[in-house]
Amino acid sequence: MNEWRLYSELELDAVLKAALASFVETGYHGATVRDIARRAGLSVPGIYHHYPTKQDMLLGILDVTMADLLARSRAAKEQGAGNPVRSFALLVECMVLFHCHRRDASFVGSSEMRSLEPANRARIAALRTAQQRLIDAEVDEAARAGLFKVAFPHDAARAVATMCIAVPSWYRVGHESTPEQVAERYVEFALGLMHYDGPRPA
Amino acid sequence: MNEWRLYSELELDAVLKAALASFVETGYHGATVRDIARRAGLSVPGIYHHYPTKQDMLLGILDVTMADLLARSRAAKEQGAGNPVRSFALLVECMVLFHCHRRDASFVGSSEMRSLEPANRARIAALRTAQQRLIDAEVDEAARAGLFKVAFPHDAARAVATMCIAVPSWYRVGHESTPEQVAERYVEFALGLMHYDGPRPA
DNA sequence: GACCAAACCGAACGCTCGCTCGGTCTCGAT
DNA sequence: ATCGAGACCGAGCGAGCGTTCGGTTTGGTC
Repeated sequence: MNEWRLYSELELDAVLKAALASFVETGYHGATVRDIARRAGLSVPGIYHHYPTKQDMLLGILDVTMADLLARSRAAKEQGAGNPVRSFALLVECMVLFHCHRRDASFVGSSEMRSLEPANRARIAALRTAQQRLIDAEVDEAARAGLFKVAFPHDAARAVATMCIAVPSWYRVGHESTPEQVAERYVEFALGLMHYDGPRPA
Repeated sequence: MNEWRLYSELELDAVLKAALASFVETGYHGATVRDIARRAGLSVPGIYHHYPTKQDMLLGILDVTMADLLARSRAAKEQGAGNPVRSFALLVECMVLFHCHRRDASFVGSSEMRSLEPANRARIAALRTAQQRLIDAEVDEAARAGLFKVAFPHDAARAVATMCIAVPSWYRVGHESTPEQVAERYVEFALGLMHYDGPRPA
């Protein structure tokens, strides 16, 4: 199953699409409801008919985004079929593809966590932790099996994750490389970082 | 010379120190001049006696921070004495130490670039580019010499830089590991990522 | 003791913010 | 033909924003 590799446009309604564009450009605090309304082709009250507060727009974007990432990551991991090196490689590929194809949403997800009210932040942070644990589990297993020879596998897993999360900070649509090329290179980087010197998993 | 490894508190005046704390907590747009004044123990006009606008406070912080990082990086690179692998390792160590010890300033530097007005952003971006070129030069040389076997050295160099820049997003003072421990691990990660399998440079 | 620049402040200006009030319009169900 | 719910808007509220005005205080110089 390759469904986790396939990307069509993110399913956001017109309001959240406008809010996302505004958040990317000026950040949550810098974005104004008037600007969001203008981008959505609505009046300000028109926006409030769909979402009760600006905070709920950010929350809505992050909810959809994190659910999408987590679902794809679980599918990618499954495909590794118990081979931890292969599962790890697929997870890295999945994360990079996601952060390229869902660039704007991913960017907001990493830069605007602090703009969430505490209760909302806790909910989204839990999803992010679950995502990190998917990676940690495969790294731990590969390290225990002696396949990943890096001295601090847990720190290395975090380093790999942050490297993937940072992709939206430099990748733009129309970049010289395709998301698939970037993903393949990052898998190579990640396996090297883990000091894995076996064959490249299929 | 080890001066680039030694850290005392960042030389910011009381106003910039307060502004930095406020920017870290709520971001540039979320920070208010009244909050900065309160943290600095001044009135609002007292703040404006020292800096003409809020924008100039952000600019002042980033100027000092980037100058500090660049100076330390050049010193670290020098110490490699023409050995590109060693220079690269020292540069990674330098970046990680900096991003741990100057956590708040580094964090603002990477998250608030977009809050700078275009002219200011261009100036700071030039410093950041110079920093990246220091790393690129060593990676290129090590790759040409066949020491770094990674297929895309330029992309790998960027991946290493982003991994270091992301350190402030998870490192807190009082973390279980010291900055020196984190730096050493990251050097190991970075050399692995480059597919370097020679001896660890001194 | 007179003077001055630097350091600072209380009050408030003009503006924009997130958000709301009191409606109108559209359209499918009855 | 009527109704009602959902979708939407012009106007504007109170609050808080960055910034400024017109001062006073402080500390060093002659």
